[in-house]
Amino acid sequence: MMLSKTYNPREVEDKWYQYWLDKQFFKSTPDHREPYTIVIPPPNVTGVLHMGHMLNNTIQDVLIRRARMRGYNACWVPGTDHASIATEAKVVAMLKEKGINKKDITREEFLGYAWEWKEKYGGIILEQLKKIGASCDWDRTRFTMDADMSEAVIDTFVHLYNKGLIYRGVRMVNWDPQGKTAVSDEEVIYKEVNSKLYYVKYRIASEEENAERMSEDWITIATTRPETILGDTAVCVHPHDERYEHLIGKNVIIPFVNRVVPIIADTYIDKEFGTGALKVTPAHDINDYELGLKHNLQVIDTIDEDGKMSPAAQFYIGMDRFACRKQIAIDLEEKGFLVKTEEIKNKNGLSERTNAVIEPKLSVQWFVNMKELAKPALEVVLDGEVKLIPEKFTNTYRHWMENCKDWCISRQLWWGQRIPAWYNEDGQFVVAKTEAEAVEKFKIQNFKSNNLKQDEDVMDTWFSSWLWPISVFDPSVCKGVNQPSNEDLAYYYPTNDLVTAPEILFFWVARMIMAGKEFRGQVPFKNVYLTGIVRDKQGRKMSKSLGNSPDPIELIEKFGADGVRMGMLLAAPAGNDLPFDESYCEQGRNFANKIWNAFRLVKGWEVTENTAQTDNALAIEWFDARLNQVLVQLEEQFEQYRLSEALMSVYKLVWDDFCSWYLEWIKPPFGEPIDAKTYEATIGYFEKLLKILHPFMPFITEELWHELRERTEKECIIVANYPVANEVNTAIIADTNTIFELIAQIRTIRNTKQLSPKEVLPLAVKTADRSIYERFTHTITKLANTQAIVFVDEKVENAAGFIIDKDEFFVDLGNNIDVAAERERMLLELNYAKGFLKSVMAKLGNEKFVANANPEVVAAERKKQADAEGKIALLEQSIAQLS
RNA sequence: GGGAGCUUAGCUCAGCUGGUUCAGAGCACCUGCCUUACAAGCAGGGGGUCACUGGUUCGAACCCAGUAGCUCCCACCA
Repeated sequence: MMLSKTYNPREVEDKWYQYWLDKQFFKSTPDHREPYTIVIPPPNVTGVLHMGHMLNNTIQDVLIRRARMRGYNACWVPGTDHASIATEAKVVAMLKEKGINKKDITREEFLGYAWEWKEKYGGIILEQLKKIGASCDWDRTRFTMDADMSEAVIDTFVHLYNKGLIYRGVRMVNWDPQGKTAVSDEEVIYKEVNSKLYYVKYRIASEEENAERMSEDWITIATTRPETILGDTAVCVHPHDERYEHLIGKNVIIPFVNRVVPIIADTYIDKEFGTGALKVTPAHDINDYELGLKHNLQVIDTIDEDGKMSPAAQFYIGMDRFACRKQIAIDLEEKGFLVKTEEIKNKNGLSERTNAVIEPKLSVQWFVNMKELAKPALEVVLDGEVKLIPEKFTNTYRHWMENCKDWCISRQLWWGQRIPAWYNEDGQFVVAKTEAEAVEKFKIQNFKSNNLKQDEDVMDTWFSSWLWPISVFDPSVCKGVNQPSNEDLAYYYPTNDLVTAPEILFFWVARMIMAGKEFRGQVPFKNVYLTGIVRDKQGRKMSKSLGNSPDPIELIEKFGADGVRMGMLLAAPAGNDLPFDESYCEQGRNFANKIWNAFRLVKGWEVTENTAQTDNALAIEWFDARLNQVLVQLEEQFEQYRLSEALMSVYKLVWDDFCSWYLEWIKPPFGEPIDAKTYEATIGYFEKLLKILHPFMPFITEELWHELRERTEKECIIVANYPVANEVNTAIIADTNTIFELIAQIRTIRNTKQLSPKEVLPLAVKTADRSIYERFTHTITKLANTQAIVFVDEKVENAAGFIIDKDEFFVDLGNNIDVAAERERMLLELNYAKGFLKSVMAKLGNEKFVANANPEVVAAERKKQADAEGKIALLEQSIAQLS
């Protein structure tokens, strides 16, 4: 049969993925086995696959495939997130292209368009996941706005509200006066701009303050927003500012409006900035708002939702805030209040959508009280019930959980679960799952219940995705604690591992833990593997706007899914950022090719029962030991989630140990058959290697698995048993290492003397114990291409030589030896050995070392001394004889 | 401003309890090879003041303190 010289991924990937699907290998239903469960971090429903997904889902697939092979009932639940902000923005943009403005259509119409959009684009990312080999149970695919998933969110809201953990409150939001909507913090872009800093003086009110008897004292504040002066309700200074200490507690008079407001003190103030005195406008600045809360200040909202001055401002009513800024500066100057202006640089928050300057604005929002929910969620991480990997994130997690503010869950959007609160005409409200229930509740409270209106806002997307690990199995249990659950939830929950990006540790991970404890009384997962962020070569985050993100699907076409998977994993230790470069995928592709060619070699052999095994038996014994050694190592590496290290271990085992050593060792001369025993063993090893490779490179391994032997329909590697480590034969490994070193030394001589690999070299050995060389004699002559070994009692004159342990080796090259160079080399080696001995003696000569160090360490040093002395003696002899 | 972390070879990173796995791996690089599985390959090789300065110790890449540079998260500059 003719096999291509290179591995061709395209021919095998789709074929096997479809095969796995057809045979339902990804499917999981509860049974007697122990479950191993992962829920996918649901990607944005309208999203397309990017490198972050690629990394994330490759890791999940490695874990799930390994678990499946190890006999667990592996269940990976896929799905998508409705992502209210992002999706709504996309739908709005799509409508705009059609010439439709969101403001001109009803909520129902808009949602119609949104669902249409979702149906059209919602499946893309999941289809892409199949291309990378993700072995999800697709029958379990979930969407956070599936009817029952949404119902769970509503139930959750009602439950928490009834428990007193959800409340309505005033909060400062980022108001976009152009879009006339609140935007999230993530949608505000801070941009440095040149601004003017206005120094304005306020008159200090006299003691028995009245307008007639004006004091002549002033305090000067500095502001970039003089138009908000009309809403000032205090002036604030630092409590230890000598310039102002005497003024604390007095009052000042706000220009124009002549409002009398207090001078308060707070350490929030930066004494160095401006004059060290701050005007406080609680309605239009987030910090001022906090100050207002702390010091009980009046809140005067002077700017309306269009960004124009409101009636409460008293002056400039209806004027745009920026026009007002210019005008008030002129007027302040005219009236003598303006001291000076300065040019400064500061940051402006701009709306990502409209580019309008964000106006901090107070509004009524819904909140979740985090105190009670955070406490158990912190405890389970601190006591290790939930493990964060890498561990360093525990500190960050703790800091956040101890200081977390209440969670604002209302969003001024339409795409999402609508807040189940109903209002009557008087502004009274109840929270209820349905309108009918709301009517009942109004009646109980004796409120008017006609003409009820539901709250216009929807809930934060995280308020649905925090239920994900529960609701994908049983959405009906989110009404409260200890609800009876279905079989799935009982079996799969808590899940095992969660794989996600550290950026959403707080947004999502922490909240899932809270929800898990609140609604199930149990954590949602045992381990959280936090991946790094995929960056480009220059260390920049990959982003659409930069255009620096390669398309994973294109990469797969170029390097094969296995190659890209391997490329992602190679350089991605947990929690470390991954500066991505295509060359990693190239390395992955090359590796796939290497495996392919090893297969071609083995497959091409003719097998015979009539040939003796010679020292192939040694090769088998050795490789078996190495394999066991690596299996033990893999166990540890997976235990610690060191996936890139695990992959590297397998990589080296396959490339170096199996291909470079083992196969070369047993490879029959061209045209000759291989003995059946060795062949069988080799196929067995190949199978084991494919198995441990399979979680990383699912496609090529499945392909070769079937090429290696005849299999029945369901005998696939995806469900084969993962190899178990046996006891490691360390003796054979040690002996073989000596032989390998010997071979390498001969190859080095060959290389430095520029001799062809085809030239057969003589080899003489001076040793006290011939047994090992006799045992490996075939191995040596074959792999180093030497004549039969000659044992000598005397040094071979004028031969190239080297020393391993106490044994001396000679390669007689006839005239082809440069005595001077040889001497030079030996002198160098001698020098090194002497230096080494010196450092060892320094240690041993140190009484404190001998007295304090562990006995084993001292013994080890003594052995070093003996070895070094032996080597020095040998070298000196050799040098003396080289003349 | 608050918090967390990083700095080891050209690049990406290991180095776990201070001492033979102590200075490592992969890639890149250099030299020689189209050797009958693979040039996407084979064989060999070079390369590091472990950021800097002190301290603890018989002994420090590792522990402690300080300095410099970098990254991330949160809060944001009136």
